[in-house]
Amino acid sequence: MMEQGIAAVTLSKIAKSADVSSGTVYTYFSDKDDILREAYLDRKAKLAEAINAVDLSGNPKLALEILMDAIYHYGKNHLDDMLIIREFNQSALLKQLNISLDESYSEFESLNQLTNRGIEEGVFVAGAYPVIMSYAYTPILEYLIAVRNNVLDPKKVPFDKVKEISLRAITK
Amino acid sequence: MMEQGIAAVTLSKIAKSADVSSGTVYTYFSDKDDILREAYLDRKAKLAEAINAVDLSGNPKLALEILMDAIYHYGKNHLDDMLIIREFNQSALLKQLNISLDESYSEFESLNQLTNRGIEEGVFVAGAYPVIMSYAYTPILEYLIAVRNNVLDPKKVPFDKVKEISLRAITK
Amino acid sequence: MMEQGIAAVTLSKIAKSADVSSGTVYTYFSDKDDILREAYLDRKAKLAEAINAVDLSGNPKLALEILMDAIYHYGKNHLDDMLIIREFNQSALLKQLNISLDESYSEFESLNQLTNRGIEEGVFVAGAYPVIMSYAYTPILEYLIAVRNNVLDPKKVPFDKVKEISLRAITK
Amino acid sequence: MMEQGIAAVTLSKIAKSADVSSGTVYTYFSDKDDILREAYLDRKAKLAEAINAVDLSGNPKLALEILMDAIYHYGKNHLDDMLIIREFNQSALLKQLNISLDESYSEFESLNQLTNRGIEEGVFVAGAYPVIMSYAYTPILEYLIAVRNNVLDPKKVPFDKVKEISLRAITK
DNA sequence: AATGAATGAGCCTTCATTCAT
DNA sequence: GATGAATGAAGGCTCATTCAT
Repeated sequence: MMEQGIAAVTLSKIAKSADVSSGTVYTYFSDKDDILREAYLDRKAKLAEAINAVDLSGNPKLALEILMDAIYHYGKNHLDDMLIIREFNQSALLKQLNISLDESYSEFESLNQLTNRGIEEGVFVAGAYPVIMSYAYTPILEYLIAVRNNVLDPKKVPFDKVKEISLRAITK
Repeated sequence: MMEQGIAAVTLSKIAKSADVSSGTVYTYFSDKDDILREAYLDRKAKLAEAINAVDLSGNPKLALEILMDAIYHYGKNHLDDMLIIREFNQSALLKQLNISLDESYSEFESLNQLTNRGIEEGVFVAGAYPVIMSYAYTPILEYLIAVRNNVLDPKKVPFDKVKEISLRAITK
Repeated sequence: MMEQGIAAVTLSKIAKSADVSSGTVYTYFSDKDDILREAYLDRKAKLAEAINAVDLSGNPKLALEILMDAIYHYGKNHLDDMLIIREFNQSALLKQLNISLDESYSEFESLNQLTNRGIEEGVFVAGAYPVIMSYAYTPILEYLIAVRNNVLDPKKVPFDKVKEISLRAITK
Repeated sequence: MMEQGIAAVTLSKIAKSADVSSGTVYTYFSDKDDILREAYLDRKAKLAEAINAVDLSGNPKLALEILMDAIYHYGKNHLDDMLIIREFNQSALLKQLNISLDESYSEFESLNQLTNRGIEEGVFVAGAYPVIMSYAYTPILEYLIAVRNNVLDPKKVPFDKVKEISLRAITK
């Protein structure tokens, strides 16, 4: 998936990389779509798990910082997963795989709740609620990609800088 | 492309939707890849044109606002184009179509320049330069999508709100 | 035809190399097969003309020598034509082009007649009549090819050597 | 191949005549070119085997006779193979199939060696060496074709006649 | 008479899926 | 359960041929 994109994924490649015959795959999955769906949901579940492990009960501002840290640390080890999740979310695959959009963004449930609470408590900027996530999640991804591609030196620009910008955006 | 994703694009579908035989397509394009490339570059050129038409010479903060407005207004009429551009940029297609990454992000050239100038003049936050775009462009896209999907009422949350948040993020 | 074989000949290539549109070709030829047929018959007619220009009325042995000379000299200037004629003769194209085998070997009519006369006069070896041509024609072709490919130095092995061998074969 | 020429060979025809689906062919061959290559090399290997089985160590003149006999007997049972080999050798296919010319004429290796030896021992006519094969191999093919087409009665003109002529040509 | 865009049959090839072993 | 040969629909592409201009 990472090297050539999701579209290049082939059942026989999957079987080969799993050291299994192509027929065997059908013992565990009903479909090629089923495999993709599971692959996607599995990655998303792991990301969600990492995100949801964080305790977000305290001060919203602080909680957001902790959450962004969690996402950042997860991405340092699983950037590919995050990129694949994004590719799925933005392609027409979810529709084809019969995955509802609700389900598709479920990993950000806690982020949503935190956002809601922050708005209620008057700490976060009100209004553009569904857009807020794009200030808190996407920049992390872009930061990680930039670092990986060597267009950003993490020593000169630590991740804290990103958090700072995002917080300034979201906080009242 | 919009309905079923770029991967589902088929030459015979193209031909049929153009009310033309499959062979005719090859009078105008050398390849299926050629069609995709042209479709992508054409959309990007139009987006770039809309973006570059804006005069960004004045105060960086004001210029950024004007630029975001331009992008927003373009997106209101051509959201599909922008989504397709995003899908291309994030899939493995660019590599396959022999489109350099430089070329691929060229539509944001003026945004980059503005960002640079803003940083130099001490108006924009320094440091996370490659990430800044994700604060100025992605939120617009997310706002437009949210409005289209009826999860955001533009009367209650006008686009100015998004600009305000982005500006707060980027401005010192 | 020479560079990539008869199979690679395409109507549009023909049209292009004739500086004419593909449609125009159909004003002069009814078919692609018609073009091939004409191309073949034309080359064969020219070869036949060169062969038949020779006076074969005298002593059969001497006449054969003169004939081989004529073929050799023709081949020095038109080896490609001879190779194409051979490719046609040995492929299934003649059948497809509705060219009878009789017609196909007509260029060797005078050679046949000479052979017959030589046998009657008791100068040529009797018997394997249809095979005799392969002793008088094929070696010339092979000689010309070998010289062209630089595997035979014509200064060391003049064409007379080939004639000598062929004559020894055919003459009693 | 025999009925309509190599150019008319189609993957679906191959599959149909093998009572197999088109996809199955690709389990055993990587390519259509691969099929043609294998078909050609296989036929050539068998012809070479038949030729190389002959003991050519004795008197060159006698050895040549034995060799021609071997080729003749092989051709009686496999004339089609020999014709296909010839069609390959003279078409542009070898280049396309990435078969070197060296490899392509390897079946005549023993004939070449015999020729060399015969020349060294002063038994065969020197000089036109690359052409000699056309006196020893081509006539056999032409004889077999003539017999098959009923333009030559093998009872009236036995193969020995051909050998006799060829030997007279090649022998000093 | 010339043009060349348009046509569509037919080619090679890939790949998800099935099923006898 | 596992295997992998077999299947065949579907895709991209070529090219001889037609026909409005």
